[in-house]
This record gives sequence, structure tokens and C-alpha cells, in this order.
Amino acid sequence: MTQFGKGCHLHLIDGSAFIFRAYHALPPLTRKSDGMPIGAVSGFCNMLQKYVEDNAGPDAPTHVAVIFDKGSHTFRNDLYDQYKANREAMPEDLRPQIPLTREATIAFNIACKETEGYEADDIIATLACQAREAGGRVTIISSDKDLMQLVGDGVEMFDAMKNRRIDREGVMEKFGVAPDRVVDVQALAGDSVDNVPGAPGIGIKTAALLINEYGSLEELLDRAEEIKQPKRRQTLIDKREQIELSKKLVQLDCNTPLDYTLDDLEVREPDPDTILGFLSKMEFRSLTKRIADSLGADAPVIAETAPQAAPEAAAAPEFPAIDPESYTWVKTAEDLAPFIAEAHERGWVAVDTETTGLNEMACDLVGVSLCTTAGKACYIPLAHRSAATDDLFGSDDLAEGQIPMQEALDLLKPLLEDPAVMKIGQNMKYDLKVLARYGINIAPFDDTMLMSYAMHGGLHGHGMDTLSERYLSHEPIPIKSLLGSGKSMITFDRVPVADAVKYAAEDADITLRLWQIFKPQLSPKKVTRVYEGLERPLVPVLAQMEMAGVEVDRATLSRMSSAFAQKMAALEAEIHELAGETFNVGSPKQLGEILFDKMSLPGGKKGKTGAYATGADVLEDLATEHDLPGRVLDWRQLSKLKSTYTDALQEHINKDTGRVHTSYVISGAVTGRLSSTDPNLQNIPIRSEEGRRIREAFVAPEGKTLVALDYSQIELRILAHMADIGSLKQAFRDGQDIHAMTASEMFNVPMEDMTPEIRRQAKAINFGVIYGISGFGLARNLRIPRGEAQGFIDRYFERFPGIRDYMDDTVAFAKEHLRVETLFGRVINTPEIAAKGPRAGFAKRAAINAPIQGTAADIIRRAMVRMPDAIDGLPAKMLLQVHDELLFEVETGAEDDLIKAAKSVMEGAAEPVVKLDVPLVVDAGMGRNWAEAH
DNA sequence: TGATTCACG
DNA sequence: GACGTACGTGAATCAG
Repeated sequence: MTQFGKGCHLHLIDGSAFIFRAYHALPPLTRKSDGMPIGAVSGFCNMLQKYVEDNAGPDAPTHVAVIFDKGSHTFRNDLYDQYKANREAMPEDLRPQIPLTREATIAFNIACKETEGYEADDIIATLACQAREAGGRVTIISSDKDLMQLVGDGVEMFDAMKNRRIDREGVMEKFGVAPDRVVDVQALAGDSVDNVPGAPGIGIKTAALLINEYGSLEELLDRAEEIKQPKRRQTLIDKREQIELSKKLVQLDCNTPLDYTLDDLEVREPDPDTILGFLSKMEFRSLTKRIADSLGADAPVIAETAPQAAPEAAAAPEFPAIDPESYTWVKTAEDLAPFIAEAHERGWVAVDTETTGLNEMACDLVGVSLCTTAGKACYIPLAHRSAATDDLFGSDDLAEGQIPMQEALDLLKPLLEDPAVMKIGQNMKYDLKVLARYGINIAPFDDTMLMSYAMHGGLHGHGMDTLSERYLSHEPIPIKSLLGSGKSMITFDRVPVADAVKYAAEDADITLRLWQIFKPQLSPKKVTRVYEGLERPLVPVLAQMEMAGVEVDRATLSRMSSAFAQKMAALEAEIHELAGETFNVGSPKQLGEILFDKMSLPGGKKGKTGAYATGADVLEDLATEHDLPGRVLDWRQLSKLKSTYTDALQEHINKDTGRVHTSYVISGAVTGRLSSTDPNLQNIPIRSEEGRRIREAFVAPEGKTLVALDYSQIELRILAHMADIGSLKQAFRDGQDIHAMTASEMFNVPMEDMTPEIRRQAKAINFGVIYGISGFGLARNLRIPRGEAQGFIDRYFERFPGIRDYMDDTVAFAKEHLRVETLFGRVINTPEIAAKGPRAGFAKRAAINAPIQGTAADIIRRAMVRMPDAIDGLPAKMLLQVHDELLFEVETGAEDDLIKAAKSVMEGAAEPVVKLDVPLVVDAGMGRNWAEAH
């Protein structure tokens, strides 16, 4: 072993630069056998190989290392929280390749070095300084200008791309100053890429001029008064602090603590088995062969997988059988360490949390399971109770074999928040919300439920059981088998830990397997953008909204409840009087028998089950014949309002927060809409005056205001755009009353003679079109004869022939592809379109409606994803989404600022991906409660 | 558990 | 020619 010193030559390779160059230079290659993205790894290996070949000559290095960044938080972030803040997130298909580039470096038998919390540049600086002091030469393989400050005294750079050495002269050329003054120039000029502020208005040229004139930055700042240009002088005086901070940011640290020395970096011969093993594992055929030749070894045979017939047919990875007995019960920190280490090494980990209930806002964490490799999963029990010896209900003592909660969380937090490790979950919103309450903010993450939703929306549900059975042919352990059901149901913390291990670890195992199947399919199925841009980023936004909740005034609801109960009792007595007997008014069956058998009213129609239909439309028709149906309608309305709203809503007021927290289901609707549950806050009454008053109970707290913003006619606007209806588009551009305009066009009535009745009919037709109009449906809606309704539709299509074309084209597309798409590329599968019989009609109308409803849903999703940044700094919170409306809570006084910011996000939400021919218009309202805000 | 009804966009 | 139909949701209730 040679002691590093005079005559030694150290090469330092900027690994991250290699990776990004490789990633961007190559098309997104995937490994044939499992679809794993490996383009960047391939490029990286080729660059390493080229490097090795090019440096075999007489000037070969004696020592070499590839240096990588590790962790995203460095001392520079502590100096300046905006450091590198506008850097784009790592592309999704690159992330899993990062650990493989480390593996590749090691396979080449080159020292692979990284230090947590330090940028590669600082490690390079430290090693270069050490080598220089030892009297050796250094070549930094990089073209990064941030490293140029190190050049000089035996240190040079080499731009592998341009095949060019960069020495003192090269640096002078670039910065106009000697290497030792480069940081001064950078401090002044700033750097938009790393978000180093610098001095506004001063670029590299000016900076070099000033430094050369004054000798150093410090001198310049001290003598700033002498500068002749007034603006420049003022900048340097005003921004002194910012410039000094910038210098600290660009100055590389030569004193990074390292747990190795230069001697450890000595050049080593590659081991043929190791490198060829790695390359064949990656399935790099030509590179494997080339390196085998150069090493004089036999190239291993790489199994030829059958070329993929269709992108959809990407072969599933080979998995070992799912075996609940194989999972690890993590009892101590030592048990946990290998799982955390492997997660770091691989760059991903599947995570699942177990809790005492399904309500994330009102349940406790019981355990966490992890899985890094299919078949290798663990469960970390945290709050299981021990089985009691003496009584039936178990004790409150903690069970044996658990790491203390806080200790385990402290171990998990760095992993779950590590930007270099992808966290994989099934319905991550749940885990995100649970762990947020324990101070852990999971990022970055993938969600198998949302991947399935993006690819398989309309085909089947996206719950884990469904996905496991469909894609893994495995039926997971039912939760019922652990918790039981009904009255005797227990909570998860009462489940014996040994049983919990099997169940919980299996969930993580299944989730990881699903991810490995789904992830490579996103791109061939062309839903990467939808998944990455619309589904996944919505998760933290919704989590915030749900955790914020909305204030609901219990007293108001309670008062309404009593009033409703009184009125109902009165109505019920009347109804019984009219019927001549007492019966359950809430029973459609009993009501039908009273109306049609006992009273022999006309129009009794029995449905599939043999019961009379007693829906609102039937009762409305009967109301002309008799008083009883009208009373029942009134009673039903009150009953609905009381049971679903004034009573149930009170149950949902959270004990801790005093607010109501709904839960949105991202994959709830096939069209891309959200759905809202527990409670559903997307169907709070508004249409009837009586129901509308329920919104008075949704209030702003003291000192705050509710602001509601809703898209005006968004679906009709989208229809006008998609079907390309010139007159409709023009009407929207002119801000006309669209229903009146439609009526005028259809019935040849001048706008000034428009009557509310004609307008109402046109409005019904406009909506009918969005739903896939039929004569029957319109007739029923407008209560006109079917022939007349058909006549309206015919005339509509005559005036707007593009609508008919749109409908025909959409159905034809659906028939051909068994799916339709929104303007943003969301896929809505429509397998039923191939059905025969009445189901075909349903499928057709659904196919016509889906792109319109779905595009509207995409637009508001985009607005929501952008909203947190747009209202950052305003004292406002986004609380609710109701399909085309967003509800905010804002400190009184800041309403106008909020409306301005939020409105502009909403109105511009389609751009830049989609340029609509019609403007999107958002109406705003505000008030102390939701009724006023509307 | 399924059907019915009705609240919303 | 007959059939059955507006699109998308969730919750409460009855009845089996």
C-alpha cells in the first residue's frame, strides 16, 4: 500500500453529475424482466466504463473515488432556508435508480463515498485539500462551476462531456478571476439554480470587474461608498448581509468529517465476478460483453425474456409465495436496524400503520409494518395491550416484546422523512394523517391505491383485498378474523401481537409487491402524469383539509332537530288521520300498500321486488289526487334533514378539535371526482329553503370568515370546448346567459323576449346533453310528453351539430378502446360499453358524460394541488371541496387577498397543459356561515 | 345485505 | 319492435 503523497494522483468523480447526465441523455429504458427503470444506471455504468478506459494510460490515477450527495438537509439549509429551494423534485423513475448507482460503483471496485448531511461538493473539497497538502495531484471529474474554486496548486478539473481539462486559465476564462476569488464572484452574482441570492442586478461579468478592482469581496463591501454607479453602490450597501450570506453558501467546506483517509481510495482492480454479476443482473447485454472482453473473462449469459407483445403485458416480477409465518416480530431496536438499513440501501420501503380505529382523527397508533423485499416484512408493535389473566376485557398494561413508542418513532422518523427513500403505501392519506399526529411527515411516497386508480379506474375497486386477489392471486388475512365483528369487536391494540405480526406485515408485503407490479406499468399506460400530477400530490393537500376540519355549531343543529321533530310528529298524525290507520310513514312498502291497495290511487307500479314505487316523482303526481302524498313528501324531507344532517352531523363533531372532519376518497368516483364520507360534506342541502338553513350551522370561528369560490358552469364550458361549438364558446367569451342563449337559438326567440319558462327548458336540455341525453329522460325531467322532448333534442342537435358529433365520436372511441379520456389524459375504463341490452345504454351515456365530468374534476384537482403555495402567507385555510366549489376559512380582513389569490389559481387551473377556448369563471362569496358565503 | 329514497354537483 | 334510460356520489332506513 502506498501512502498518499508526492507523485500520487487522486481522481474525484462527481457522482451526482454523472447520474443526472446519464438520466437526461438516455431514453427511459426499463429492465426487460420486470420493467424496473434502469436508463440512468445504464448510462452511469457506461460513463464509468469509459472513464476507466480513458484513464488506463501513463497518467493513470493512483487513487480514485466517486462522491455522492446524501440527505437533502445540509448546513447551508440552516444558514438559508431557501437554499436549493426551487430545485425540481427528482423524477420519479430516477429515484429507485439512485441506490443502484452506488451498487454499480462498488461493482466497478471504485471507492464509493457519501456522508449524511453533506453535499458531494464539500467532500470533494475536503479530499482535494487533503491531497494537495500531502503534495499530490488532484483531478476532479466534473464541470460544475461550484467546484472551480478548488482549482490551482495541483488541482485541476476535467469535463468528461467536452473531454476538456479545466485549469487556472479555464477558471479565469469562466469567472474572470483567479480560482481563489471565484467564491467572491459567485457571492455577488448569485446562482438561480441553487437559489443563492447574490446581489440583485450583478452578474458574473460585473462581479469579476468589481473583484479585480478591489481585490476581494470584503474590501469591496467595506469600500462600497466609493463606487461611482449609484444603483450598484446602493445595492452593495443595502444587500451586504445577503451577499455575505451568499458567500457562505458558495464557499465549499474543506473540513468535512470523514471516517476514511486518502489511502483508502487507492485504485483497485475490478473483480470480474462482481462486476459481471452486477451488469448481468441489470441485464445490460452489450456492456456486460464489452467489459467481459476487456477483463478477459467469459460474459455471463443473460436470459432472453420474450419481447413484450404489448406494453400492458409487462411481465410481473417473480415473487416468493406470501407466507405469514415468515414475518419478523420486531421486539427491540436491534431487530429493527436491519430493516431500516435495507430501506436506505434500496431507496424504498413499504409502510403500513395499524391503529385502534378507522377514523384517523380519533384513533391511536398501535403498530407499524415495513417491507423492503417481497416476502421479507416486519411488524413493529407499539401499543398492544397484554392479555389479562383474570378478566375478559384484557388489561391496560402494554404487551411484552414492544419497543417503547417514542424510541421506535425516533428510529422511524429519519427513514420516513428521508427524501432519498420512497415510502410505499396503500391509501397513504390514512398513514400520513395518523403519523402526522405523532410528528412524522412522510415524504416522498407512492400509493398503490392511486396507481391502480390511475390505471384501472372503472374496471374494479382499488382496496387492498381487491388488488391482492386480482394482481397477486392471494387472499389477504381478513381483518375480521382478528377483530371479530359486531358488538364483540375488539380494537387492534387488543389483538395478540403474534397474530398482528402476520396480518400487518402481510399488508406491507402485499403493498410492496403491488408497487413493483404497478410502478413500471404507469408509463406504458400513459398515466404517469395523471398519477404524479393529479392523484399523488392531492394526498397531502386533502390530509391538511381533513385535519383542519370545519366548525359546526352544535346548538344550531340541535335547535333545528327539535323543530323538525315537532313538525314531523304533527305531519305524522295528519298522515295517519288521512290514511285512516297508523303505519310506519318511513316504510315505502307500507306506504305503497296504503296508497295503492287501500286507497286505490292510480299509477301504482311495482318494482323488481314487488313493492310499489313511492319515490318523490310518484308522490308528486299523486299530490293532485289526494292530500296524503304531499304530507308524506313534507315528512320525508324533514326526516331526511333530521336524520342525515341535524342529528348525524352532531355525532361527527370531534371531541378534541370541536370541528367536523370529513374524509375524502380520492379513488371514490370513476370520473376523477372526489367523494366525501364520514360525514359526507358534499351533499349538505342547498336546493330547498328549509334544507339550506342547515348551512347556517357551518360557521367561521370568532375573527374569521368563510369564503366560497365556485366554478360557473364548468361542465358546459368544457363541453363547448371539447365539442368545439363556436356559438356556445362565443357566448361564454361574451359572458352571456348560456341557458337563455341556448333557448334563443333553439326556439328562435330573441334574447330580449326570453321567458323564464323557455329558459328553464333550455337549461334542462343543456344539462341533459352533459348526461348523455335521451328523449325519455328529458321528458321525465321536464314532465312533458316524450315526443315533445324528442322534438327539443332534435332541434338542439340541428342548431349545435357539433354536440352530436362529439357524442358519436366519444361512444365510438369507447367502443374501440374500452375507455375514454379527459383532456388531461385521465383514463376512465368503460368495459360495459361492449355489453348488450339495456346495459349498453347506461354505458353509452356514462362514456359521454365521463370526459366532461372528469375534465372538470381534473381542473379543480389541479387548482387544489396548487392552492397551498398560492395562499402561502395568507391567514387562510382550504377546508372543503364540493366538486366545483372550494370553501376556505380566512382571518377577517384578509378575505379579498384570499379571493384574489385563490380565484386566479382556479381560473388558470387548466393551464398550461390544456388551453381552453373558453374562459373559466369563478364566483366568490363570503359570510359568517356557509349559507351566507354562497 | 340489498333495495329504496333522497341530499348534493 | 320492445325494453328501459338522464351522469356521478354517500347515508339512512326498512325488510328479509
